[in-house]
Amino acid sequence: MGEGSRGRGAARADHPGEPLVGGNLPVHGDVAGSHTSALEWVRGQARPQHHPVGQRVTAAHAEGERRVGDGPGCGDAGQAGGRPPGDGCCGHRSGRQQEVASIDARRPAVATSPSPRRLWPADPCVSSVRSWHRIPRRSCARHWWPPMVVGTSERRLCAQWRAGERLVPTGCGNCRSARRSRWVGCAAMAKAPVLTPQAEDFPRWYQDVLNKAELADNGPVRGTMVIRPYGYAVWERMQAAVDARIKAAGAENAYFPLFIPESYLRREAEHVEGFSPELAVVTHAGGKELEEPVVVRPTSETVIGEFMGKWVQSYRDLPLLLNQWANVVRWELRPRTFLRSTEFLWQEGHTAHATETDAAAYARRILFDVYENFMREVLAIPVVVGRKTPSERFAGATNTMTCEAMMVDGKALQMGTSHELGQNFARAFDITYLDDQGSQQVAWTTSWGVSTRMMGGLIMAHGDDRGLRVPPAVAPVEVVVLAVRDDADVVDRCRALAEELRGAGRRVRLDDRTELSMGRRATEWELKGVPVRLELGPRDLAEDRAVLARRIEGDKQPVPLAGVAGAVDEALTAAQTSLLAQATTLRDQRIAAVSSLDEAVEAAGVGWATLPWDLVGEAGESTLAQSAVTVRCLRREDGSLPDSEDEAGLVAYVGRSY
RNA sequence: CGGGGUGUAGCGCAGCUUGGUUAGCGCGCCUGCUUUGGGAGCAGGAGGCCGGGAGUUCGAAUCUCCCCACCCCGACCA
Repeated sequence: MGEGSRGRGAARADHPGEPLVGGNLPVHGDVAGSHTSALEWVRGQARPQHHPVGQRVTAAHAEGERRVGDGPGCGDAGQAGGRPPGDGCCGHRSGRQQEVASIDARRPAVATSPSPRRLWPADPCVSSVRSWHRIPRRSCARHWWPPMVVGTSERRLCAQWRAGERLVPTGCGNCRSARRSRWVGCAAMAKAPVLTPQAEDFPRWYQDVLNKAELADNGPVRGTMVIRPYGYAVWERMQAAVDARIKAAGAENAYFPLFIPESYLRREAEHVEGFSPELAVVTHAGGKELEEPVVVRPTSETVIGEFMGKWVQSYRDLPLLLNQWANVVRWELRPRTFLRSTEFLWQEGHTAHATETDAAAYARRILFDVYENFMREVLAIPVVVGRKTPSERFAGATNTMTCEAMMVDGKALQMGTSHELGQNFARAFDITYLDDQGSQQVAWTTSWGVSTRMMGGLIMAHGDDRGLRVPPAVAPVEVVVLAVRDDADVVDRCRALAEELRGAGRRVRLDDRTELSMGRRATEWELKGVPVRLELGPRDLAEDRAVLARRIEGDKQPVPLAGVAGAVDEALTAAQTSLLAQATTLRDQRIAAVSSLDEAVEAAGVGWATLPWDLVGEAGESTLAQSAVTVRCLRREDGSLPDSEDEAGLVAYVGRSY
C-alpha cells in the first residue's frame, strides 16, 4: 500500500548510538564545503546542562593527535559555541584532502578499534561525502551523533530550540531515498511526537495513524488491507447507519456472486473499457484452465443487471430497489489503505425504474437522504454535493453525482457517488417491461455506493497531530474510564463507574492496565480518537470527582462523580457538534472563489477553488490536470444540482484530490 | 513500460566505499525491582539463512554476475 506498512517506531530515541555526553558538546556539522549550504547545517550552541559532561570528551582531546574529522558530532567541550561552518571543531583541520589523508594515516587505529563508528553520511545519496564523516571511535565515539532531518514543526515542539539549542539537520534534499528522518537534539526532544506531524508529511501522518490507532495493516498482496478490530468496529457502525438509511429509502438487501463471467462485462461497451485495466481475471480453477475466464467483480452492475432482466416483466415489478454489501476488487496501481485499495468493502445499490424521471429522483434521494445526511450527521463531515463532469463520470453512466469532502490537508475526497445509468445497462441486459398500455419498454437504472474509503475520509477529515478524532456516532468506544493508579479503591470505583455508564447506554471501555503509566494510556486513547476520557485517581476519589477529558475540544474538567453520566452525555453531544463545526469552518476557509484557471491552480495549493464552469470546460480540465488539479463537481449558483453540464452559469469546484 | 531507490531482528535503521574477532543500535517484546496525575527508570534477557542463487577468496552482510521482491516519480477512482 502506498508507503507500505512502514510506520515509525513509537518513539524516536534522540541518540541511537552512544549515550549523550558532554554538557558543551556542540552538535555541529562541518560538512564538506560544497554541501554546507545545501544541507543547512546548524551549528550547535552549548549543550544543555542536563547532560553531564562526559569524561570521554577530555579523553578525546588527549588523543588530539589521532583525531580526525570535523564531522558533525565531533564535539568539543572546550570550544562550545557557534563557529562558522568550515572551522574545525576540536582544533581539527578541515578540508577534504587532509581528511582523507588523515584517515589513511590512522588506519591501524581504526582497525584495532573495537567498533569503529562512523558518522552518517551527510547525504546518503552522495557517496563521495561518505568518507568525510568517518570518525574513529576512539576520538569521537562519545560525540557520535546521527545527523537528522528536522522539520519546522518539530523544532517548534522543542522548547530548547527557542532557548538557543540547535539540532543537526541532514538527509538528502535531492532525492526520495534519503533516510527516514529521525530525532536528535536536546533531551526535550527525546520524545518524538506520537505521530509525524501533519504539516510535515501528511501521507506519513496518515500511515502513522493507521498503524498506531490499530485501524489497519497492509495485506500480503500489494494493495490489499487487513482491517483490524478497532477499524472494523468503526466500519460496522458506519455500515449500520448507512444500511438503516438505505432501508428507509425503500431498498432491500440481497447478495450477488463474487465471480462474474467475463462476457457480462463486455455487454456494455463503456463499462468494459472503463474497468478492464483494473480487472482481476480468474483463468484457472479446479486444476484446469477455464473455458471462459471469470472476473472478480469490480462492481456488480452486470450480474445484477442480468438478474433484474429476469425479474422485471411488468411495470408492476418496478421500481426494483436492491442493495448489497460486498467486497469488490479493482487492481490498483497506486494503492493507499482505505482510500484506494485493491480490494475494498462497500455497499452498492442497484435500482430499476419505469421512467427516467423516477430513476433520476431516486438517485438524488440516495445522494441526499442517505449519503449526504449520513456524512453530515454521523461522520460529522460536511460534503459538497454536485455533478461530475463527463470526464469523471462512472463508466457506463449518463450522470454521476458525488459527495466531495475536504480533508485537513485541503485535498478533496470523493466520499460517495450516485449514478444515473440511463438505459445503457437495461438495454445490455434486457431489463424490459410491459407498461400499463401493454407495450414493451426499456427500464431506467441507477447505481450508487459508499465504501471503506469513507474510513480514510473520516481519518483525514478529523484527525489532528495527536491522532484520530472519532465522532461519537461511530466511535467503537465513546468513553474510556482510566484508572490513574494501581490502587484497589481507585480501580473498584472505575469499574463501578464504567458499569454505571454502560447502564446508561454508553459504549465504555475500562482501562485498568495500571502496569502501564497513566500518560502512556492517555496518549493511546487520544491516538484512537475516543471522544471522552474519564480519569480517576486517588486525589479525585478523595474529592468525589473524576476528570473528564474531551478529545475533540482538547480540554479537561473535573466533574462530580454523582453527575458523571450527564456530563458524559453532554460531552458526547458537544463532540459530535463541534467536530462538524470545525470541519465546516476549516473547509469554508479553504474554498476560494476565483475567476481564472491560474488562480484556481494556486488556490488548489491550500484547498479548493470555485469558478465559472464556462471558464473551464473540457479544455480547461486538461489544463488543470497538468497541475494535478481536477474538477471535483459542478453545481448551480444556488448550490442545487444541475441537470446537465451544459447548463449556463454553473460553478465548478476544483482542487487536488485523493 | 521508462527512470530512480531499497532489501540486515516484529518495526525503523547502522555496518558495505577499503572483505577479517561473536553482525550492531533505537523502538517494541520477555523477566525482576523501583515506579504510576501526560509517552517511566534501572538491570537482565529472547529474538538474524544479512532477499535468493552462483562466482572470486584462506575468509563475503561487505567484491562480481544473474535472479526475485518491494518502494518512489511519470498515462481517465468508490
